[in-house]
Amino acid sequence: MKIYSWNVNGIRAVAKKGFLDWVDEEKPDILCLQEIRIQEEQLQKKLKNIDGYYSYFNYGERKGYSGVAIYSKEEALSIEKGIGIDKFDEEGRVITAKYPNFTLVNIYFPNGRSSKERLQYKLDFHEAILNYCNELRAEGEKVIVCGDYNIAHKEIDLKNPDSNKDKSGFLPIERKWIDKIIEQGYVDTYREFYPDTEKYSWWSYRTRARERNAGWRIDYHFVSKDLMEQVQSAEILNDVMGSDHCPVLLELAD
DNA sequence: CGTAATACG
Repeated sequence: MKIYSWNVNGIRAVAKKGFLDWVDEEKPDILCLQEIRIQEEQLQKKLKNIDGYYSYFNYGERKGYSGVAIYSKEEALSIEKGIGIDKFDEEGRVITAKYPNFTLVNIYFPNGRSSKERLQYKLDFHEAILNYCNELRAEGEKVIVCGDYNIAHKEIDLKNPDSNKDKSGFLPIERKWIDKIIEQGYVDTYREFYPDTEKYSWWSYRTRARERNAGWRIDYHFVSKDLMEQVQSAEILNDVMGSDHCPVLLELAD
């Protein structure tokens, strides 16, 4: 089965640029979206009810901000919105779907660049998420934790590591958190299959970064290592619809 | 610069 993760940066924007045709062509079994930037009353029926899919949403409280979604061919056994901590849950960053063989956690991690307060919020979010995922594992769940992490792990994961060592997204403390989740038994599936490939999943719109390939790999499928025997491939897909993020793909044995 | 509502990424 194919599990996609994609920061769409506005579901209404991609809806205008062929999102539904793309879903029809790719036929994801599960599609996780981040930054849908919409609220329930704004969501068109054609986006809520895609043929052949169940859909689940966690909206941010601020209009036009954050929000995550899961589209799924198979109905989830259960859905949880947020992680039970108000200051994080109000931003609509996490949605969790249980399936018979695994639990899928779809996350839009905070961006830490706008202020030191938002950086601290991001760091606090990291700890809360690790606790949340570890609790799922303690309950016996195999977990997939996908989404826009807003962190490049190592120098290979961004074009300009030197000039970004003091920027949120590539700070030592953020990179160490990725080290920590790996130590605790989560696997960066793309890097597992491609240990030496320099490929990115995001390019800033601001500085025409795409033309220079000044990108970052910040979109991941991590899995608990007890799932690795079922992982068949992990990929970063090509540019679609001129978005700043590319979709990333995890393929599991059925 | 792009998205969606005036800020945020």
